[in-house]
Amino acid sequence: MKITIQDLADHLGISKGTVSRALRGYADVSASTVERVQQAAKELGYQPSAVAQGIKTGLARSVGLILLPKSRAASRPFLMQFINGISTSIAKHGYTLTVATAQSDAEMLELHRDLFVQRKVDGFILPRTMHNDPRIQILDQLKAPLVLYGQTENLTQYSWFDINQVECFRRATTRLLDFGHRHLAFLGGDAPLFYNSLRRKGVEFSIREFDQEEVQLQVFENITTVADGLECALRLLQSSQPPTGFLCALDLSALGVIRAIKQLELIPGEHVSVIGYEGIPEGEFSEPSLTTFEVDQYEAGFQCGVKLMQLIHEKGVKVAGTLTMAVLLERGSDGPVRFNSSELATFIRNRKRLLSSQEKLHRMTEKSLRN
Amino acid sequence: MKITIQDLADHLGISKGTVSRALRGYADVSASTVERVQQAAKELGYQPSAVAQGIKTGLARSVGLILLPKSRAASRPFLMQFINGISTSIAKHGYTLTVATAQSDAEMLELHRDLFVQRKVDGFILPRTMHNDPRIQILDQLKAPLVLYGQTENLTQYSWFDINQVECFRRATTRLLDFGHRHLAFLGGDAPLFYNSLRRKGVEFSIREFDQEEVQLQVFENITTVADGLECALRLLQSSQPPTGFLCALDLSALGVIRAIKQLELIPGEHVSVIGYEGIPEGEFSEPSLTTFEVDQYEAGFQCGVKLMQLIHEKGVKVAGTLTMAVLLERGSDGPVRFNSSELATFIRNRKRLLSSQEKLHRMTEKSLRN
DNA sequence: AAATTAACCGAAACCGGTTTTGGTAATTCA
DNA sequence: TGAATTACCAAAACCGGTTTCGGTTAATTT
Repeated sequence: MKITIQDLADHLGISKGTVSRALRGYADVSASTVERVQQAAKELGYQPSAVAQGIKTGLARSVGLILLPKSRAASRPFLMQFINGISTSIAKHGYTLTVATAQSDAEMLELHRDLFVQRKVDGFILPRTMHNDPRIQILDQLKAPLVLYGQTENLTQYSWFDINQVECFRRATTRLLDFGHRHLAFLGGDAPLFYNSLRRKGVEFSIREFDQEEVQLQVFENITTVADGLECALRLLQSSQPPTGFLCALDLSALGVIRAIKQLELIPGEHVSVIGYEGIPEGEFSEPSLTTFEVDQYEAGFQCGVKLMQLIHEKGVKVAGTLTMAVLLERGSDGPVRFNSSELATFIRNRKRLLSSQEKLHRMTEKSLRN
Repeated sequence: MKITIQDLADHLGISKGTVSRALRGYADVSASTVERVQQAAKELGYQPSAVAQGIKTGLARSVGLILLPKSRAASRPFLMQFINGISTSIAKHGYTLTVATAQSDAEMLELHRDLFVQRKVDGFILPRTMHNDPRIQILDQLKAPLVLYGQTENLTQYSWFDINQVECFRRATTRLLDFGHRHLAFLGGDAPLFYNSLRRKGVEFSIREFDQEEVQLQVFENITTVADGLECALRLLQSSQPPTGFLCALDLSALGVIRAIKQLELIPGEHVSVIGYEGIPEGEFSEPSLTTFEVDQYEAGFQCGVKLMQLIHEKGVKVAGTLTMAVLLERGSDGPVRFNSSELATFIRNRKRLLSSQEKLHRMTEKSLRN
């Protein structure tokens, strides 16, 4: 059923070696023979088996991407476009993407090793880089080509791609400071991941540039979901010194903060400002829409793919990192400060008291309308 | 660097054939030799090259999943768990998942063919089945094993897995009818996909069972995003005969409907009921939370993987379909009818008129509070 | 015209495994 | 004790390609 190179050679009456050389573009095959072979290959629908090719070349023509679906809330939004970018760029080299999911950290490390030792992949893309990432240690031992999406320690030895998140959060923070906010909260994401330190560092940079004395910053970590952001913000806003500006490491938590603000009958972007990061689609539909940094995940995947192809194919190529910027989407969730922290606290307390009476009024209007 | 079977054989002083037979569990190898080989393999970290194995067995030990990221809004939510399910079930057979993305329909078909003739995959899982799915035609010609996630025409020839979506939407519709709703709208999803007909059929079944005369049903298609649902519902609700119950083929559009209801200052679940389908995480955080059918995408992927493994390994295995149910999550976005369609129309008109005066009141209260 | 050189292609080796074949030594049976 | 098994393993063939080697023929060069 499946046609092999021998079938094709027999059909043409030439040796399989010549067929192979013709298709691989060797110089010592006549133009006419090349023509005939290509023609026949097309007619018979012959395509060389990647498996058989791989045994001689030592390449599987596939790259690995291993995910931990456990942390699905945090990893879900960016994945599809990222995968698309990778597979598009590596497709140019005849490569495909092997995606595997591990149920635990230990299994994830094993999977990396096994996939490479079994020659199912020629290299890896490592998203969501961690501090002292254990994946890197394992792959280094095996001399497996790898590209990081994100940064980590001892970066000069590796190829990597990342957004300049320090700069993004420096800008976001300076933006809020320029708006007059003096009580800020940074809601960090997954603590073990390297991005978290970078984003926090950006916030701290900005505050140091400004005037440390004047500014109050509260820092939190592991705020990764809408629910986390909602809960954290509710608590902070009802404290005696509520922040008037929230810097969120993740859009998801920023959406939670917006929800908390609205739950307290405050207006996001007026009474309290929120800035997120990532640019997930939900942020556009939020009310108000979320001010955030939009990351081009497709491009990120694409560039990671390009770097990995270089690493695999161009012998002795120098490793290199690339840092790009995300685009600030100035939308509705932030703006000039209206109350300072103390004023805001008072306002929230009074608002609360008023809620019940307002509700009564509301019901009455409704009733009168119906009749 | 990478250790081969020959290295292992040399190290043990035996032939590579024996090593292979020992590791593959042949009977004609002494127990002690098997022991020694396994021991040495573990010590040296030997694992056979999947590529080299594949050439003899004819199997790549990988299955293909090809995606169209173009339609990302619709395909994004379910994917990660689905992929996880597939890869977990096939991992038991030493299989991995090859994910590729196509930029167009034509490219998608090519990709299926190429991946199979190049022996990069041994079979496919086809999600998002279409009417007269062209992927199936191509793969049939190649006699490529395939499993459908979803249904289509001439289903008896294939292995497939699906949720009983007809039954889900029959139940959802009956639920709204029992709640007293008589003006319903069905917001369908992607028209070319088979699921759309099934979900619509479920709605129509239920209405026919009930009493066709009494019930008004409006049907729409290609409502696939939050924005689509928002827009469609806004239009419908402001018409002269607004539906009091919305049946949405997709949670995303249902979330848009909820947003529309709130934009008109109505209360979802009280003034207007909405039921979705899929069970995406956002539905839980919506206010009110979305009544929907929760689909276990992990399980779906897992079962598709199991079926594909059977097809590939058990020769002459019978193809078979499996139909399971999704779980109805009774949450806050639906409930007993409060107004019939005409009353609702009047209510919405009056509400609109009142908005401006209410807003003034609101501002005044706020002002007085601040002073 | 003889000697090189170039063009072209078949034959064979090779990649790293699996599987078959065949042979030797040890064991069992008559 | 000799014959027939059995247990075990080395050697070789094979899978479907790629790449090297070497030889034949045609085209150049001297």
